[in-house]
Amino acid sequence: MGLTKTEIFTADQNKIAMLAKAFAHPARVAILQQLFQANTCICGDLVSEIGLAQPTISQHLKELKLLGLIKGSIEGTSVCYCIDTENWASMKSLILSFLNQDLDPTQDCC
Amino acid sequence: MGLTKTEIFTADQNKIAMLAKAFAHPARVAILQQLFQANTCICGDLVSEIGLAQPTISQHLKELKLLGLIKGSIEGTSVCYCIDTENWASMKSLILSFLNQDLDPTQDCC
DNA sequence: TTCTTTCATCGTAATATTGCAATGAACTAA
DNA sequence: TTAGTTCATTGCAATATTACGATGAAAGAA
Repeated sequence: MGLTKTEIFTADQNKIAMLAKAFAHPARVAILQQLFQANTCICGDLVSEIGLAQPTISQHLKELKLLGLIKGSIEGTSVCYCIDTENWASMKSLILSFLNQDLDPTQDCC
Repeated sequence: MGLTKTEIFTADQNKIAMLAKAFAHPARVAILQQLFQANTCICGDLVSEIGLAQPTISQHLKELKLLGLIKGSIEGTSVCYCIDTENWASMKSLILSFLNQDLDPTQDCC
């Protein structure tokens, strides 16, 4: 049906899944890498450095903004996007707690 | 169009995105958590502990297996699923290298 | 004012994902 | 053999995602 049954999962499980979607598409990975590395974070620069149309980049930026991972500020006619370092850090710690799970050592299966 | 333009991204960007999809759905997060914690990893147990139909769980297991993050072994009529610790570790290091990026300190924008 | 630049939004088309009933395959038990 | 158990696969319906052309809004330049 294409509709995720969020009701049956824990808040943590849903949050991990939501945040993971941020980098579950190469365009958003590329955008985030650019924002970390670039000397500039103007929307137009992202459009020209990544090979997607401007509305497509705008849409990905919107999703990242909705998740709180980036923020944008208007500079004249252009818009400057940046990593929201606080939210990035809390996202990172949630994902890390998931990735760093250890296997039960008493267990010996498969 | 619903079709991701993988050609225009780097191999790393595509790989990060692909692997992130593994935990970009709460059902797969729940499955992976179960496999880490449970004393058993029988498919049928996952079905009963997570509230989704058996074909749905089977489908998520298939995706995780395709990504190499889990492996399954047949035990009579049932199937035992486990974390593939080697692949999990290499996935983790790739995701970590992405999450641990540092902002250019000389940069002061937004 | 008018024109241009920059970006967001709208609308739309196409593909992807999610979920499950029905069915099938493989093994066990009787 | 027949029946039951367990799980994978098929087929389908519905929602989600991706991508972009066209358009609109806002600011600056002429």
